[in-house]
Order: sequence, then C-alpha cells, then structure tokens
Amino acid sequence: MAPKHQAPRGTRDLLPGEIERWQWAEDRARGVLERYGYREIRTPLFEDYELFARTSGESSDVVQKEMYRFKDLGGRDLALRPEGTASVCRAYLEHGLGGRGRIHRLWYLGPMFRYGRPQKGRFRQFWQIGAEILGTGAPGADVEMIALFVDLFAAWGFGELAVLVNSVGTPDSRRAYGDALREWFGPVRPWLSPDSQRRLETNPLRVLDSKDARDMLIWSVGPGAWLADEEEDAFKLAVTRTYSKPKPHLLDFLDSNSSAHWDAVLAGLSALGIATEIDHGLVRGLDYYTRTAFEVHDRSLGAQSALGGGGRYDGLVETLGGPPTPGVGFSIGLDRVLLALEQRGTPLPAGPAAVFVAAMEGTRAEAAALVRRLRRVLAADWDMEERGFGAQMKAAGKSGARLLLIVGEEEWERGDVVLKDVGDGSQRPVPVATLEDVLLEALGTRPTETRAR
RNA sequence: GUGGAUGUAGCUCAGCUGGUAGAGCACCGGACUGUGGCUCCGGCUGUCGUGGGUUCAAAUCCCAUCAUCCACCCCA
Repeated sequence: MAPKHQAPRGTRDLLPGEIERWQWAEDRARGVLERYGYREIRTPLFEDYELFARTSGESSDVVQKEMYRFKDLGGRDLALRPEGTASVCRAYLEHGLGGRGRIHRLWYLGPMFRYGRPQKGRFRQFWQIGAEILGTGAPGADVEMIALFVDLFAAWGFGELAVLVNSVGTPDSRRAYGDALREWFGPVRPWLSPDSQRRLETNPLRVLDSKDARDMLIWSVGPGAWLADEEEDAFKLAVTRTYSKPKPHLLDFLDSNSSAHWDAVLAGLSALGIATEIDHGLVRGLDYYTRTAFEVHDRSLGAQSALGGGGRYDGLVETLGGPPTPGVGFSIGLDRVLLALEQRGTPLPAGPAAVFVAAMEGTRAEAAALVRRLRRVLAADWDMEERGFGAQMKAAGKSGARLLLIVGEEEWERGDVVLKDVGDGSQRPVPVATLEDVLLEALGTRPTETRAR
C-alpha cells in the first residue's frame, strides 16, 4: 500500500460508482440553468496572476496565501483560478460582449484551485458551478439570481434551506461601518479573543462571526445574560458600557441608493415566496462585492458549512478597465453539495448494462456481431474472453443487466435467440429480426436507465 | 500557515506489556462445458505509509518525513 504516486494533497479521483452522482447533479443543474435562459461559458483554468489579485483584492486571504501561482516557460506570471467570476468578466470584456446586447446571463462549471490545508469539504482542487448576470444593476437581477440559486438546490433535493442575505453596500459604507465597529467594541476590546482583536484592525466585520465563546457573548448576547458567574466585574462593566450605545448594523450605513436597492431586493424575494434570513454579519471573502450578498449553509458539513454564496459586484468590470458594468452572481461548491446529499442518504441511480448477451461455442461470432448491432440503440454487454457458458451467466448476473440474451446454436438456426428476464427468470424465444423492438419494449421507455443502487 | 488524531490485504478492521501477520467482505477458480444471483470447496493479494534509530529480535518503542481525517485561519 505504498504506490509510487498518489493524487496530490487536497485533490482526489472520482471513480465509477461515485461519478454517477456528479453526473446526475450536473445534469439537474444544467436543466435549471437552461430553463432560466443562461448560457454556458468556459474559460481557461489559469489566467494572469494579476487578474485575480486585482479583482479579489490584494489583502484577501485568497490572494495572500491560497493562490497557485507560477511562471510558465515564457516567464508569464500565471495562477490557477481560485474562483470563476474574474475570468467571466475578463472574457466578457475581451470579446466585447457588452456590444452584443446589454444583458448577458452566463453560467460555468469547472474546477477551481486554492492552496489551503484540506479538511472536511475543503479541497485544493474543488468544483464550482456558478452563474452571472452582467449588464444590469436592477434589483430584479439580484432577485432572479437568488431565485436561481434556490431553485438549483431544490433540483438537487434540498428542501428546507434558508438563504442568508445582507447588503455590504459600497466600499465607502463598509469603511464607515468598520470604524463604527471599532468604536463600539472599544470598551470591551481587551476581552475579545486575540484573533478578534487582530481582526478589529484588519477586517472588523469578521469579528461578528467569530466562533470564540466570549466574542459571541459580547456581540450577540450582551449584558444581562452572562455565561457563568465567574465573569469578572470589570468585564461586565465594559460590556454594559459597550451596550450603552446601540449596536451598529451595516444596513444603517448604506447610502440612500444602496438602501433603496436593498429594500427592492427584499420586496422582490418576498413576492416570490423565497425564505430568507437577514444576517447582519454576512460578509463575503472577496473585495469586489457590493450591495447584495447571500449564502447558504448546511450544518451536516461540519466546519466548512457554506454550500454556496454570491452577490453583486458592480465595480468589477471597471476594475478590469472596462466600462461601468454592473453584475451579480453566485457560485456553489459541488464537492460540498455532493457531500451534503450523501450525508442525507439521497439515493441515486447507477447505470450498468441493460442487456447481456451470452454465446455458445458455435455462436461466438454471431453473438459478438449481435452485441455491436444492439449497442446502436441500447446498453449491451458480453463476455469478451470467450469463457464457458457458466462463467458467462455469472458475469451476466454481476453486470446488473436486466435482460439476458442466449444465442444458442439450435435457435440461431431458426432465426431466434432466447430472451431471459433476470428478474423473474422467465424466458422465451424471440426472432432476431425484430430484437431491438422487443428489447426496448421489455426495458420500458428509457432503455439505458436501469436499476438503482 | 497553526493544533490534535490516525496510517496493517482492493475495502472495514484485529494483532495485549517487542518474538518476524490474521478475520470478514470483495475478487478469481471449481462443484455447474445450454442457464446466473443461493450454497459448498479451494485460491490470490501485504516492501505492516516511507526513511532512519534502539534491540539478539520492531507492525509493536524512539525520531524524522509523507499522506489522511478533524479543528483553527479562511472559504465553496
């Protein structure tokens, strides 16, 4: 058990038996996206390093420590893509899509790469499916995006997921909010966890979703509901002083346009009956987000519970040197979706051979030709090793085929073949001339879809 | 990048305080060269993750390294 090579850390092979789940999930998603009128776009797996550094933000974790950055033999500074939106916007500009109709609805599916320590639901190569609307800043675009987002999960069989939503406003309002948070946390600052004290400087909004017990106590519970009696008086006093000022919410710092946009998005969502939950602490990890932000989580995934998320990114295309072009989008981690489905015990179909053809000594050549003929219309299998009849029957049983064709010498002479139903063991002669019709009939309307596992 | 746990057959795992590997499942073959899934019989697979050290002797103890898992950071 020490092979010379194994898949690089954080990557994995998807083998037959598991891949069927992926194909199923991809097919379901494709169906929803097409009905929504989105069109697929495929972009390179690597791009100029600068593209990601610019758009995600130099200070973001993705850029600072998670990029697969490399120089090619021509000295180009490249990186494996850590996310999809930047590439889509680059392609949009490069091919002048803006000049071919104002609004573009696009979707993509493919592997992304981030260098991080692997854990449950986190890989260095992971798959995302995502969608973008470029060219309109209308609240209706945000609403459609979230509806599409929710409907994808519905198509995968997630029933009761609540979407977390927030507005992160503009970079200006976020800055103002950060200052307000620093001020508000001032009195309790020494009691915050070391991480949060650091975050208060670098990214104050992150303090709000700290998992430290005391941080959570300070932010979410407030005075009057102490964890335990042993809290020191100085701490209690500090918390009380902190709460003498109202707890700041990002939504209160929005400019009037962003605020109106937010109200319109909420109204649109409720008109569609989409269950949402406002999460004042919801901040996205990439710098390019503006206004609407949303996420979906699943507890069964452990610490890495985010299944997908997205938001509006009105300044991104301009950052890339293009004309002002608003956009909204999301991406969903397929690895996590599949993991969550598995943990919910969702059964999925597998598709082995529908018909197995067994030959006798004198009919091997005829049987081989028959299999090839049948394979034009349905899934057929045979024993390519020319083993004995008993072995062929065994192989047929294992193949999962629902029907068995026995090409016996005597029947073949008469132009027949024996059709056996694996389920009930019944068998009857069938004319070779009309075999396909009989088989399709016996298999039902969907010939290639067979037993579920 | 930080912390903890774990690496024995294809899979799940046993192997007590050191004496040089085992079970179940899976797989292959036979009983059953014109009828499979059941049953019975037989068989295969291991540099005990890798490298080094201690010892007469290491799967077992020590160190390093790689990998996996879980958590932190962060995110999908």
